[in-house]
Amino acid sequence: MSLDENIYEIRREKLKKIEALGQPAYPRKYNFSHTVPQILAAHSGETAEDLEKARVNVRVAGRIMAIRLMGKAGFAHLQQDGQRLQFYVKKDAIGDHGFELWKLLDLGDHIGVRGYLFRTRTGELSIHAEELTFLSKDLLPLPEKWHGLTDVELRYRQRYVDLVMNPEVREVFLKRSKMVQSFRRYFDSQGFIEVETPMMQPIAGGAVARPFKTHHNTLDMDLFLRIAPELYLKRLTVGGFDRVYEINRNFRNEGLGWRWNPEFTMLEAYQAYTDYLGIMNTTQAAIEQAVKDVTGGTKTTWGEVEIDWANWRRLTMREAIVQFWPEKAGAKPVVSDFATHQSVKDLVMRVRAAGVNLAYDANEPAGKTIAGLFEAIAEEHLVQPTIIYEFPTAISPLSKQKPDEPDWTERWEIYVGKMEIANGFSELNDPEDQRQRFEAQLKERERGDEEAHQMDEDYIRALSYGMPPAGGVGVGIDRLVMLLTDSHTIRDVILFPLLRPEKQVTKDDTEDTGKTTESAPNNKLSS
RNA sequence: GGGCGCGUAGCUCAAUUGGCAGAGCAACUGACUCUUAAUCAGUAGGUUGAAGGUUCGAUUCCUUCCGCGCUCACCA
Repeated sequence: MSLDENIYEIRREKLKKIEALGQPAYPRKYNFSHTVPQILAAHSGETAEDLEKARVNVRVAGRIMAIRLMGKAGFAHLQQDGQRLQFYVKKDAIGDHGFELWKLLDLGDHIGVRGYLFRTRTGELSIHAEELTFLSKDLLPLPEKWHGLTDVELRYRQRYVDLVMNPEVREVFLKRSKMVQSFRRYFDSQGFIEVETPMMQPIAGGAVARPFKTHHNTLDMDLFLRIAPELYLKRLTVGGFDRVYEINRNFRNEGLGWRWNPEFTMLEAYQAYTDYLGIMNTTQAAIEQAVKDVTGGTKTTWGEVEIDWANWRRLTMREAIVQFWPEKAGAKPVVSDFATHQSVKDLVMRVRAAGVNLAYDANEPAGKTIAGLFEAIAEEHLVQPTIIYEFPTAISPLSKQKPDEPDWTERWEIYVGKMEIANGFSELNDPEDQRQRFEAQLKERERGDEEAHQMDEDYIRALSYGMPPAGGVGVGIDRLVMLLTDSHTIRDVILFPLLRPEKQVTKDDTEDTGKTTESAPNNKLSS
C-alpha cells in the first residue's frame, strides 16, 4: 500500500468516526452569515475592545488550510475565496462533543464555524468557535504548506489543487474573467449583440490554419471544429445584424508553444458601415478599457519591461520593415522594393546575408514573402502596443484591397509583447472578388499549402445577397490575459491546457498491491 | 518533428569520485487551553519514471522507452 492510499484509508476511518458523532459525512448545505472576505472587509479595522463591546456573531464556511493543535485548544485557518480567517477552538467553549469532531479534522476539510469575532493576544482577527459543522472531507493530502505545488505538470493536470494552494493562480483567472466581462460590457454598450455560431462546420474557414476533423454519426458526415467564426458572423451582417460579436473557442490543429494552445479563445466583432480604421479605433478603445477594468491603470509589467497601454503607435507593414531593417543588410528598402517578385527576393537575400534566419520559397506569392520578412525582422521589436496596417493581399483572402494598391489590403494587426493579439480589416463583400480570392487560395492549396483557404460556396451566395460594408476584428483573449497578468506561457492563463493523457493505473498494478480498486484514488499520486 | 535539460517519500528538495537512500513539511502516537512555517518526544513512509547493459557494487556510467520542461521550425 502506498503512502497516500494509507492516508486515504486513515481519513476514511476518520470520516466514519465523524458520522458516528452524528454529523453527516456529506451534508447538503450550510447556512452561513458571512463569507471570509466579507468579515475581513467589515471588521479588520475593529479593535479587541470594539469586538468585546459589540459582539459580532458569525457563521462561516471554508476549507481548513492550517491547523495548530495545543492540547485542549487550538487554532486553524479557514480559506474561502482565496482569503484566510483564523478561528480558535477551546474545549471549554465548544464542548466535549465538538472537541471530538475538532480532533478528527484534517488539512483540506471543509467545515462551517459558528462563533463570535475577537482578537487574539497577537492581534489577529479570529473567530472564537462555539460550534463546528463538518461539511466535506479531503481524503487526499494537500501539497506541502510552505512550498506548495510547484511541479508544472501537476499544476496543469490537477488545476483544482493548484487553485487551492496558489492564490496568484486564482488571481490570474479572476483577471481573465474580469477582462471578458469588460469586453462584453464595452461591445454591448456600443450596440453590438452577442451571438453564437457553429463550432462544428462542414468547411473550416475564416482563417489560415489546419482544422481538427470529427464525424457526425446519424448524418454520416465529416465536420471540422471551427478555426474561426468569421464567415458565419459575416453571414449575420448580411442578415441584418449590423453589429455582432462572439467570444468563444477556436481550434487549430497545430503545434503547442508558449503562445499556442490548440484551443484558444477569440473575441470576434463585426461592425457594418465602417471600415478597417473604424474597427481599429473600436478595438483599441475596447482594449484600453479592458486594461483599466482589469488592472485599474494603463501600465502593466511584462517581464523586465513596462507596457504603456495609453501610448500606441501605428506603422504600415512596409514602414515597420524599413524601420527595423538590420544594419548589416545595407541600405533600407524603398517603396518600389516591395513591388515585384524579384525585388522582394533581393530583400530576402540581403536579410539572410545579414544573418537573419528566414525561409524562402521562390514559388510563393511575393506578398507572402513580404509577410515573412516582416515577421523575421520587425515582430521581435513590437513590445509596446503597435498597430501594423496594410497587409499583402496574398495572405489576406477576406480583406478589401486598398483602392490605389491592389496588392495591399486594408488590414491591420495589433502587436504587444512581441505577440499578435488582434487582427482586423475592411471586410471583403464583393462576391466575385471573393470567389477569385478563394480560387487563388485553392492554387496555394494545390501547391501544397494545407492551410490555404477552401472554397465556400454558401458564403459566396450569402455575399451575393448583399453584405453591407463592414469592419471586422478578432482579438486573442488568452494572449491579452497573458500580457495583463505577466504570464509568459499560455498554459498559465488556460485553466485546463491540453496535455498528453496521463498514464492510468492498470488492473495489474492494483493486483500487485493486493488491493481492490474500490477506494484507490485513480491519479498520479497513487500510481 | 529536431536540439538541450529534468524525473529520488504525498509535497519541496539533498545524497562527495560508482560505496549503507536522507532532511523539512504532510501523516501516525503521546505532551501541551492564545498559536500562526506553533513547539517538544517518538513512529511509519522508497521497485530512486520503466526495461536492459557495464560493474564486486548503480540514484550516480551506457542504451532504449515513457513522461515533463525549455528551445527551434510551422501556426494566432
